[in-house]
Amino acid sequence: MRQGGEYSPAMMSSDPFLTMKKIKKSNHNKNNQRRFSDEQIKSLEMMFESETRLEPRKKVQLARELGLQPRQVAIWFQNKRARWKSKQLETEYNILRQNYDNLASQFESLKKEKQALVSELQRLKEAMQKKTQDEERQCCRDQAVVALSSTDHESENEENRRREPEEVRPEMEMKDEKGHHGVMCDHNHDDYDDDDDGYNNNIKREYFGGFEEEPDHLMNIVEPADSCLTSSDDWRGFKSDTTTLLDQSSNNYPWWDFWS
DNA sequence: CTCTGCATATCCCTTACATCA
DNA sequence: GATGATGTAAGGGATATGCAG
Repeated sequence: MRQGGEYSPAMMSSDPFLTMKKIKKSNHNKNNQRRFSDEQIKSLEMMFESETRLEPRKKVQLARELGLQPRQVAIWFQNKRARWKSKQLETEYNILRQNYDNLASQFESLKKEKQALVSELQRLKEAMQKKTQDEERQCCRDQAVVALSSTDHESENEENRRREPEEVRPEMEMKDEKGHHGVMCDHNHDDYDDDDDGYNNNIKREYFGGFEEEPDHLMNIVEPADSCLTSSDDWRGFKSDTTTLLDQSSNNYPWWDFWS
């Protein structure tokens, strides 16, 4: 059974090697029909779908049915396996590439989020510092006023105090905008806290006015978070391994661009 | 049982050619 | 019509496996 005049009878010698030599010498096919016919391809494809390797007996049988040499069928299967493998590799590559793209996108989002948090943290630190300085300055002014008053009008003040005992001295009591009370100042005495951070708790209270409890838990979070996020040393676990690598890659030579 | 040479199959890379844009 | 890219049948070397001697 011969299909579409693929090879002349003279080429279909019993010696496959002689046949191949003749085919090659004669430009594969004098009718310029080097390829197998559609029907031959269809049969070969169908067989390949059921088994990618042919048993010798099936190979001979299929070759007889298609009017081909068993060697031609074997070579077709061999080439088909190579094409199939190449296609598989391409598919797997596309899947991996997609996964990589997704991860890279997630990484970029997290990087931006981290940057925003670091900026916010910096802003809060600066605000807190400014507030502390303002309050210290106000305290000094209040102390000066109190000292002057006590020197020049001590007796008068004593009299006033006797006269208006319920009146609150405005310079010694502060009320914040939320109505929280707090006695400010005086580094020489009671308001200066003794805990290890040397930080004035009233200032903390004032700053975190809305909190009922000591906001130490916040400070504990803020400080390490700050150092962790801003110090390249502490951040190195991630930064040196991943960020740096990727940053370097993106700045100098994006290795993934190799594939594109 | 082990070794050796041969035949065969398969993989992998390459070549030659047809086809198409 | 020339040309480069691509697909495909086949060549050929390297290697694995099975078998007889």
